[in-house]
Parts: sequence; C-alpha cells; structure tokens
Amino acid sequence: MERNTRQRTAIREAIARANRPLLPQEVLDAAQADVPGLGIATVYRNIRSLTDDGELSEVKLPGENLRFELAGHQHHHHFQCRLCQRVFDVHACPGDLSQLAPQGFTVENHDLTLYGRCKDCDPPQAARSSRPGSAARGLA
Amino acid sequence: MERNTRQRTAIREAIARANRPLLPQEVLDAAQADVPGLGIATVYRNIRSLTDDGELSEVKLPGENLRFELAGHQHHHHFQCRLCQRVFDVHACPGDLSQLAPQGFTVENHDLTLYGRCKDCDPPQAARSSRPGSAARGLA
DNA sequence: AAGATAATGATAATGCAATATCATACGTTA
DNA sequence: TAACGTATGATATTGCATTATCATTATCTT
Repeated sequence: MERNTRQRTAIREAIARANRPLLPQEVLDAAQADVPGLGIATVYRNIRSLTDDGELSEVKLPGENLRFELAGHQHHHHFQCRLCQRVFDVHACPGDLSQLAPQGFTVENHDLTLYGRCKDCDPPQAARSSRPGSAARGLA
Repeated sequence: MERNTRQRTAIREAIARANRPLLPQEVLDAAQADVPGLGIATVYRNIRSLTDDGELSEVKLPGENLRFELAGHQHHHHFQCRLCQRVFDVHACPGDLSQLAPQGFTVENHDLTLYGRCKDCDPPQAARSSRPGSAARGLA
C-alpha cells in the first residue's frame, strides 16, 4: 500500500466525508460513487493498511462488526440509530465512572453506546432532505 | 427441551453459581464439574432454549461473543477485566444520558462497559484465595 | 419395568466476515 | 513511454462461532 490509487483515495475520502464510523460494506457503497468498479477486497485491504498506519481507528459496538473512522478523535462515544442502524459520534462523556464498579475493582476506561433515533429518523423532525435511512436500512 | 436432564440442570446451575455473564465455553467448563462428559452442542442447545424461555438473557459486549446470564436483573451494566477477560455485573448506572446525544437525536437506551482490573486481578489486593484469573485467561 | 421419544455427544455442516490467491491493470520510475 | 512491480477485482479459502445431523442414551409416562 504505497501507491496512490483512485481506489485508495476514494476509500479514504468516503470515510472522511461520512464523518461517522462505517462498516466495510458502507465504505464500499460510499466509495463506489467515485470508483464504480471498486471491490470489497480492496476496501478491506485499504482499511487495514490505513488502520495499521494509524489513519483509521476501529469502532467496536456490542453485537456489531467492526466499523472504522478517522483516527485522531479524542475520547468519545457512539450513538446507534435503532431505525437506520447508522452509528454517529458522541463527543460528550458522562465523565468519571470509576465509582460505579464494585468494591475492589479498578476502572481504567469505559465504552458507552447510546441507542435511539437519529436526526433523520426521528418523526417529530419533519425537516429532512433525502431519507438517508431507507438507503442504509437493511445493511446490518 | 422439556425433560429435566442432568445436563440441563448442570448448565442452569453453573450460570446461576457464576453470578456473572458467561461465554458458552465458560458454561461448558463450569458445568463439566457436575457432568464430566458434557458436550458443547448440549450447552448451546440449552442456552438457546433457556434464553427462549426467558430464563437467560444475552449480554453483548463490544468485540466479544455473546455471553449469558440469568434474566430478571434490572437495568445494569458490565465490567470486563483486562487481565482475566471475565465479565461482571455492575448494578450502578450513571443515570440519564439523553443530553449527551447531538441535537435532534432521541436517546432511548444505553449500554455501558467498564474496563479495568477485577478484584482478583488487582495487584494491591493481595488477599485472594485461588487465582481465578489464571484459569480463565486464554479463553477470549 | 417397558415403551415411546426427547436429549445427548461427536462431529459434520453452515453462515459469514475477513483474508489469500492470482491474473490483469495501473502507478511509478527512469 | 516502456518496464517493473504493486494494487486491484473476482473469487476461493480460511477461521470461527453456532447449528444440524444422527446414532445412542436417558427421561418420562403408564
């Protein structure tokens, strides 16, 4: 992975544009807008090398396959929409949770996932442009 | 799954005794103390039927296979020890996290996982009986 | 206690994400 | 621009958790 190919560029930019953690399949879908013939193997290969290079970081959610987002974010959490299944970053954090653990346990870190409805899928919010939910639905 | 077999009883009791979410393999290891010849297929079969019956509930942690614990607990969270990989229940909860999500997002629920060292693996705590960590290590 | 049949255990099969293979196409260097 | 060698794309393979299969064993009912 040393050459600059259209595929690699499209993959990197698709993830950057999304601004949220993507599944490999979502990366494929997004990057195919730039490179129609793109294959899933190339997505996996590049995701891996970008991760090894420290450009991407892995996002693990309960019961879900790995997603990937641009590295460099500080400590943050995630929100998964129950309707469209998409995952978004949450930059807020409840703070120190070390007192929640039982006596004698030492807390070093934590993961928090919020579940609910994203802006696009929340009914009250009638103002939406293009129903992203319908496209993303059925992925996971 | 209508008959009461030694295997089913051993599986149910192993999970009850553990008092924490167990992987199918951990259930097997624990239940084999009661039924030495127990097979993994029987563990999966019974875990599934007990889950269908509502006796067990699934525990999903990021990047981990499903674990199972007795159902009936209220809302709670989990702690995973970075050394022995075991998972424990955490009955405390940071409370309402709905304000953490971005504008326009509706939070319905949340999952929280704490990571650190459990009581048995925490060095300062010199008082431990049998090093459970060494037995469990290498499972995940 | 005997018969009917559900459950078990060993192992093969499945499902699926991720990786490897390999001929071809493309980027890079000279 | 020609040659070299890496990256790609299609697809086969792997790895692994979970489920299905099936002959055998054990449970439950009568």
